[in-house]
Amino acid sequence: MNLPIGELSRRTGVKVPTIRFYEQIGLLPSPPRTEGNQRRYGKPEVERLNFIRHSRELGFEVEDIRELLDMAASPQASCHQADSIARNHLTEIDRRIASLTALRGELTRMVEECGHGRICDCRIIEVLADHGECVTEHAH
Amino acid sequence: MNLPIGELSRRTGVKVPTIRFYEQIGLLPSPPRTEGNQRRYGKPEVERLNFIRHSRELGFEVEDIRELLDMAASPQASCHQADSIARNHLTEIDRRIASLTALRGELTRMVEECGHGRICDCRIIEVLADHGECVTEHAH
DNA sequence: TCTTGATCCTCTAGTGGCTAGAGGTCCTAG
DNA sequence: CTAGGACCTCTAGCCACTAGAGGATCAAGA
Repeated sequence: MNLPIGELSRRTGVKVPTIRFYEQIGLLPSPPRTEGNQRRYGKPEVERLNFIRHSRELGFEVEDIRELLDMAASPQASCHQADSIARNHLTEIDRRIASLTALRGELTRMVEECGHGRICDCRIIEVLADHGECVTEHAH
Repeated sequence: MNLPIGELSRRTGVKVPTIRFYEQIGLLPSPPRTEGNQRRYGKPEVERLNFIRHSRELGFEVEDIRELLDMAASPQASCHQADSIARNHLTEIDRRIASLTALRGELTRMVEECGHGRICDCRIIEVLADHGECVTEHAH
């Protein structure tokens, strides 16, 4: 367990420059280096990076992840805060799904109505030009 | 119809700095100016900007919009290209919805399993730390 | 031991789509 | 003629990376 950055990358699915970026913004602690100044990682880093990656995949922002990591590091505290981060996030996800679904409907209609003729008859262009007011506010 | 930028903004719902930004990246042509160097817009700009806004609301990227605008400007051409831009976009939307739905499931489970006790019992941290491999690739 | 080439290093700049702010000019109503 | 709101340009910042230059290091084979 004395992994160079490329191996850490392979094991976690996080790209090498991204790992260095996470270190730079303080999400991942600076690891020890070899004599030749290369980073060497251990098991805790693999786990932490997996946590980060998974959180990102779930759509958490870096600031959220920072909070979650801090909480994880102090198991005395109540998990009420983690719970509320997740709940807020859930609400946001629902909003996004709803918005994307509405959008999907509109796009589908557009595509289906496209007669594959000339632009002047094309519903896609028409819809985009005309519907000045009819779409609800957009996600994120 | 000799609108200052603020009035164009009010009529289209696009913020003033954003209008200037669109001009800068060539999405909106540079309008004529007053003697005092202030922009004055006409009806075509209102329409073009509405087209842009609506397209953005539907999630099209600026490059897509550029193409769509070019197509709209040549009504002789076939709308095959517009169709394919819209279809690609639809595919992407579907991917995002699927990913968000999966994510929603996992978050819901996390929140439900959280016993509101101490962090050490809190599944939120655990789930995010452990499930290294179980989420499919993430949207854009 | 030497060489090769893959991997590593730092640093800067770019991405998309805006948004914010500084510091100044113009326009219009009273 | 003046006040203050709207306008101007310019630069920098946001988020979460990504790309590339230009060079150093490491490990395996000859």
